[in-house]
Amino acid sequence: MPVHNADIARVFEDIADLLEISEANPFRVRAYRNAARTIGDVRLDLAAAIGSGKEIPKLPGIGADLDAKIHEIASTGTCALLEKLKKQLPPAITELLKIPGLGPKRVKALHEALDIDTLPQLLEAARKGKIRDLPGFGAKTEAHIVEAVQARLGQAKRFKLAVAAQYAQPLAAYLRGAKGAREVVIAGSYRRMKETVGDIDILVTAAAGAPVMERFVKYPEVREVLSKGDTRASVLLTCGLQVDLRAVPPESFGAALHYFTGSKAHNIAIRRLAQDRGLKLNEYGVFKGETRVAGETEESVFASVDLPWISPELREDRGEIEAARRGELPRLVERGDLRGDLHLHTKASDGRSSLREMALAAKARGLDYIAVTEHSQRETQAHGLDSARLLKQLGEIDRLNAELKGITILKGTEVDILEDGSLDFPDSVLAKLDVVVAAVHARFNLPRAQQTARILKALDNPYVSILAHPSGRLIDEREPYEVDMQAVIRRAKARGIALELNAHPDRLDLDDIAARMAKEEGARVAINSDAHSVHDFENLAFGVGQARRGWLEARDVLNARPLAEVRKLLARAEPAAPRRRRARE
DNA sequence: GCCGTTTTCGGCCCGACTGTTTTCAGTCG
Repeated sequence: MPVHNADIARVFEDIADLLEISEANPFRVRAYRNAARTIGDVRLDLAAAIGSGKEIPKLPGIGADLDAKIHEIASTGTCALLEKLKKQLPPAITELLKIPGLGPKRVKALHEALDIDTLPQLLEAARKGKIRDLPGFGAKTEAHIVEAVQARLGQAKRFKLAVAAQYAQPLAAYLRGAKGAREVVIAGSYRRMKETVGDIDILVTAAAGAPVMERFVKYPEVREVLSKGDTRASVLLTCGLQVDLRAVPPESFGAALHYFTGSKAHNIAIRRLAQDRGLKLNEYGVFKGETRVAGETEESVFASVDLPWISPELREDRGEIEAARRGELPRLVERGDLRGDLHLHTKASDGRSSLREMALAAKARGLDYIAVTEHSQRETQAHGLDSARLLKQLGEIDRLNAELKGITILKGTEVDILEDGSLDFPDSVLAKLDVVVAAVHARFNLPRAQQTARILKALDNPYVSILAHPSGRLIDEREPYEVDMQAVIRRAKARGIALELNAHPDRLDLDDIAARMAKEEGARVAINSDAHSVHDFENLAFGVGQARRGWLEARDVLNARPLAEVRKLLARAEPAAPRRRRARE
């Protein structure tokens, strides 16, 4: 079984959880958590690198001990420390930490006093009233535990960004009507354009917070008020989404916005910089002693630690602070940079709008060109086109191009990559097209080596121009298939093929990490809507958000280029590289 | 467990709210 970075990260998370319950040095616990996060973010496949005898680069927060443990996990899948901890504490106990209100101290107390190690045991004890009498617990805590465990066993999950937006925006508009409210901003992971959000953080500036909190908890969609003070309140909406509201005075706006935008890791890193300069940074401002020296704007907060303003999408402590210090922040791609859209469908396959409607909608949204890329014949459930229907569509495109002004329709297909890596249309058909988007739509469960070989073979087809949704994942629904993404990206780069960043909120594939890998490998990315109706062009904004999280600039994005240039790049398909005999030279 | 132009030892981000307390620990973000 290959060990992925996520597996190593999970071992470290488990160690951190178990150490925490054992009341180990909290800074040691933090070291494991930081390492887990770093490894989860790193783009190099650590186990693969170690397996091939390569040195792994120095990673921040990982010293000699953790480096040795990474090697141990890479070769064995686990590590002796974790196994030792599991003998001292039942591993399932870490589940209890996920119950809101339960931290390491209480979990330890429950384990020692009542022998509770699992969520069902916890629920049973709480229902029987056994918990209220423990020191530090009470009847209210017990009731909360019952609810929280039931919620967790039932659903409790993160919300896709696009879904969260549908609830958050009307709520923010409602709060703008609160007495004394000035700025109302949705901050948190929403502002960082994370693909899913666990909750919504809203920041309000007001001279007095109380009236805003009053209005907040009266919002018609509030199912439950979780907490409420004068400056802070949390509610659960009927849809299950938690919303945290904070109110600060107007002069604290920038500091609070920075604070509540996060990420936590970014904030900690920035605060440390402030500390180095003898400053204290909190949500109310930047302070030298008792004196506020900055905080009205985010720019002033960054300036106080000698940095330029950093875009929210970059604030993950993944190197943005170092890049800012060196003056090497990327000029992130913006929605307005997109000149075209190279993947969309019409009624001819499984779309809901006509080609004419799609073309006019794209034009109305500021695009100069689109590629119509219907499904190929294999996709029968999507009414995929066979060669005859595809060729017939080409005539319709010619007629529309002659008629419509200000928008150009390129001829394309979203052709299936079959199990053996061949394509669902013969080259003779593909040769007639401007854009060939190749996609895996079936056999997601092939072994990693086979899946990788399948996709690499498809990339060697001289007509392929874009690899669609390269990981195949559907957020919260389907895991990505097993594939060597770095090998795929490198082959795409070598062949002049763009990797799609599919902007559909359910996909956002490439994800941020893979998008950044593509950039670093020098491969081009196409931010495509995969629109199935005229409304789906709006999804491009989510794709751009993910691209920005991946540090992409306009120059990295194929469809940020003018049509003439894109045509040149698409035509310049190079012959497949001769297959190398050996892995190493 | 990590880290270092003040340090190889002694630090490690900071504040609000809740519940169980009777002044604060625990948890959360």
